[in-house]
Amino acid sequence: MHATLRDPEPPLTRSVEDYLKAIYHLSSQGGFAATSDIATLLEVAPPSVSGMVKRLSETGLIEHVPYRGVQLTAQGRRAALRMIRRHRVLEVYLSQQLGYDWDGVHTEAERLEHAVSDELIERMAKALGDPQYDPHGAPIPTAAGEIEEAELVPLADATIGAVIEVRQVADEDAARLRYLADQGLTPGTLLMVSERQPFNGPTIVKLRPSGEARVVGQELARALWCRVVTP
Amino acid sequence: MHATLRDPEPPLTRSVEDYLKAIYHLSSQGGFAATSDIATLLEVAPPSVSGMVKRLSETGLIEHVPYRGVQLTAQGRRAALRMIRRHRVLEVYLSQQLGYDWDGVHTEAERLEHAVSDELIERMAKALGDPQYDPHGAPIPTAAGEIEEAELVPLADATIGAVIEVRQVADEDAARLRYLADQGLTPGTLLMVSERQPFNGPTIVKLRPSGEARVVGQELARALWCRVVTP
DNA sequence: TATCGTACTTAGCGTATGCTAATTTCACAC
DNA sequence: GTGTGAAATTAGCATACGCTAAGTACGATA
Repeated sequence: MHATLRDPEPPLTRSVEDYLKAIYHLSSQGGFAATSDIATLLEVAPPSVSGMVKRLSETGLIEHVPYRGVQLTAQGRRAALRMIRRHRVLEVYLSQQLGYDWDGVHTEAERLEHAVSDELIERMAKALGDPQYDPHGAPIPTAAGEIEEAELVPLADATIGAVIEVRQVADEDAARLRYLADQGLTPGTLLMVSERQPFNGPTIVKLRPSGEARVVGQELARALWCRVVTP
Repeated sequence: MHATLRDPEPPLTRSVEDYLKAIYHLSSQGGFAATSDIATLLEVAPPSVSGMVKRLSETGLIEHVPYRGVQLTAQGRRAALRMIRRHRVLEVYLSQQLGYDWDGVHTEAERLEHAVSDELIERMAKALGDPQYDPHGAPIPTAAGEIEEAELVPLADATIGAVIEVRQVADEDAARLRYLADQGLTPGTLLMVSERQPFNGPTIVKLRPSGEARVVGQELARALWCRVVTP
């Protein structure tokens, strides 16, 4: 019997929760999250990250390979997914029940996710009919900690001629989200990739079914993750 | 021009907010809140209170008379009322919109009140039609910081023969709140005070209009604040 | 292979908040 | 007026988490 099974795990602090979420996001693709990337994401100095990394690996929430980076342990991943579920359920709730804009939910959810009880999250989820996706199209982990892993490509990499569905917007900047909403580029939208300018130029897409054209600059096209419908 | 008018007041910490609320409650009747009472209410050791009291009076949120106690300054009172508004709006929201019991809202609101934005509170209040009282009957301060000051007496002190209205339940213990709800002794209920046993014995009341009798022990009768309708 | 710059870590420090143990003050009883 | 006990405060310490400045390691490039 391991100690971890017996110990009544102390509640995580707000900071710890933020670090775990950041590490989850940074290591979801590749293997390791780099100290400096964590520092950038959380807007703290790199030495602060080194300090927290030491504490987190002592508590068994992450695995640290010095000078390489960190990865979540199973326990850390569970905790991170719990935070992500909270965040995304809150986002859906705020936008559907309290009239928040698509672009305004993030900041509010960011602070609430540390304070709500599991019970409240489940009540909100139930009131919403157990939503699968947040307002930006990101999948919501289940209460049991499972998350849909979709095969998505940034619009910037989609092949010309393909029909794709906007699935997820990897951006927290409210102004950009508002712009995308204005352009009609929200999760669920079907597009045909019509052309791409050279030298990292914009991608031109046609909305389905209206056929209206949209020119999407490289930066935004990197943040727009899509599911390929017809290659 | 005072510094306080220029300084972009730093956000208060969670602890500070809790102290201010505690001091507000303890000094609402008499003048000063005693160190030991604050310590008991917040479940911290008395020296911790002394330390915080020093910081709070340095920031101008409270007035400290050594060995006497503390009082809120105008600024501190504003901050406390803001927290109380948050707490009570949250309680109403949780009970009306998310199915929380009369007795279960307190704990959840206690943690959320530190995390929500003013905007969210106002959206919730609006969605509820700007409620005046929380589920325990306590008045909700306005966004501007005004609060209804009612003339209330504990049921234990009400005169025999008087007709009174249960107005507010000063108790955070869920089991007792549940019991009171079972007995039908919730805010708004009209009662006739029918008799009181000697030696701090129970008060016997008759519910209006049904006329059913209820025997209320001294402890509960101290927590049941009432408005006198007919003396 | 040597070096050099970037990234990372360590050292040392500050603040907020809690604690226990020791000391001081006050108010009331005699 | 004096003593005494409860209440309050001060002293000294611990932890979490942030910072800057200084040192170390690794990998790319000459």
